[in-house]
Amino acid sequence: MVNRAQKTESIALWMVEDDALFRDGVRTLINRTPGFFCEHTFTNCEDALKLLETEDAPRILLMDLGLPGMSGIEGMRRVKELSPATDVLVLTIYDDDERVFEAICAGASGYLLKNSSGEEIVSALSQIIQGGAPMNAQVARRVLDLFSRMAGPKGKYDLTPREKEVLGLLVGGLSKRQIADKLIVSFYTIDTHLKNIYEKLHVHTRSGVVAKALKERLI
Amino acid sequence: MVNRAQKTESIALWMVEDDALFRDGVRTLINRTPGFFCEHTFTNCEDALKLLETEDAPRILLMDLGLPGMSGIEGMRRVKELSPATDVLVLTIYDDDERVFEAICAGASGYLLKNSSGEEIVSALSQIIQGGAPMNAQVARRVLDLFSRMAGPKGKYDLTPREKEVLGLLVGGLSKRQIADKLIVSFYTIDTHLKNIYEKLHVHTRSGVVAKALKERLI
DNA sequence: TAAAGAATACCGTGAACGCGGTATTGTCCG
DNA sequence: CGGACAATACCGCGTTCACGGTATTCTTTA
Repeated sequence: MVNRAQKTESIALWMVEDDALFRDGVRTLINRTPGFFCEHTFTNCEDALKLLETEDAPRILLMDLGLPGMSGIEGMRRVKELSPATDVLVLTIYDDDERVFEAICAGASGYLLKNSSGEEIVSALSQIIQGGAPMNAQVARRVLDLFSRMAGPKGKYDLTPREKEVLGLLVGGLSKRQIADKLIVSFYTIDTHLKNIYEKLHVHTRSGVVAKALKERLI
Repeated sequence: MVNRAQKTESIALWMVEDDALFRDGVRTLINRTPGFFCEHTFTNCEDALKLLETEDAPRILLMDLGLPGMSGIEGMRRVKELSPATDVLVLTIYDDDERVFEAICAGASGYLLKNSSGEEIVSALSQIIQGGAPMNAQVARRVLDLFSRMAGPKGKYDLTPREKEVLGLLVGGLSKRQIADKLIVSFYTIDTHLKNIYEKLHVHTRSGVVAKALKERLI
């Protein structure tokens, strides 16, 4: 059990983890660490969410991903909805692109693998409190790769400044007429610009332009 | 100087860094570390790129960002073009969104701040060799935030499965006729679906739909 | 100075779109 | 059982688009 002094001065953690062995190991580790205490543990997200309705949210939530019932990702999403200030530290065996991506999008503040040492886990908690995002280096590499792939190849099509301007308005949803009015030029001028843009981007429709511009961040 | 044994067995690093004090400090640190040696140092990207034309690329490149002449980001881009296998470790004082974002998109394999300890730098080199991406925890948090912001708010418009299907084809650039043919339904059916999609997304044009779908990742 | 590129402007035609209607069928849920 | 919703289908009208031309003016660059 946890004494009163710890409760008032220490940082509260909750943990969702279905593996009893791992759960108890981490709880013991945390409760031996000054400044932190493990307030509740759960074997599934549903129970944690239920308690969140009546109790104050913890500062940090340790979250497994492979869980019975609601997935850790979905659980994280709901927790962050109810308590955006809670930092969720993912602690899992999975490090595939899909899971890492989803976890980050769901608002994870860190991502450790279960092969992490006790030291690493404790250090991760401090880093989270300091506004950092502790990540397994392999996971971090995945994140960077995903990121740069997502940011894409930023195609180079040698659009002129004016063409980029027109492109921007096009993506904004304006018609040729509206673009012409906004730039105070003739309708026909915009028509010509569009023809040139289409040719440069190798597309034949407005939607094609918009898709390409957004996918390749041309604007 | 570096002896032959080190040269053949150790991992070669190059460094671009205009601050002489910091440069020499890190070089000494690396050359004292078994398994690594600092083969060349440069005060600007141009010199490094020139040498890259005639010499083998290093396994790791330590790159400053605030440099005279070509920026570290641009330099990194060019290095990665010439030698994609080279891992670039950014070592800088800047940790703003813009710079972090650009560095990742340019293909950085790690991002440390200059207040890192010697230990951290050396450990980062090992992590890079092991396929990890060493990152300052603050920077990592920035990356996660950027990432999840970029992934966006994933708007909820209650599109039906069929509507999502049509939306996908629409974004792919197909006309109503083509979508109808592909889904083996009447042109009019697609016309109706489109009307409903327009209403749900509050847009009035194909381009508007494409823009919204891509920006909010509806597909 | 000549060539190249950027920005501007005009026209006509056939195709595609946006949107106002209306209507039938099937399924799921209260 | 009956309403809600999804998916299907049809029609017409006015607007907008895509694209084929051609052409002038002004920089920039070779």
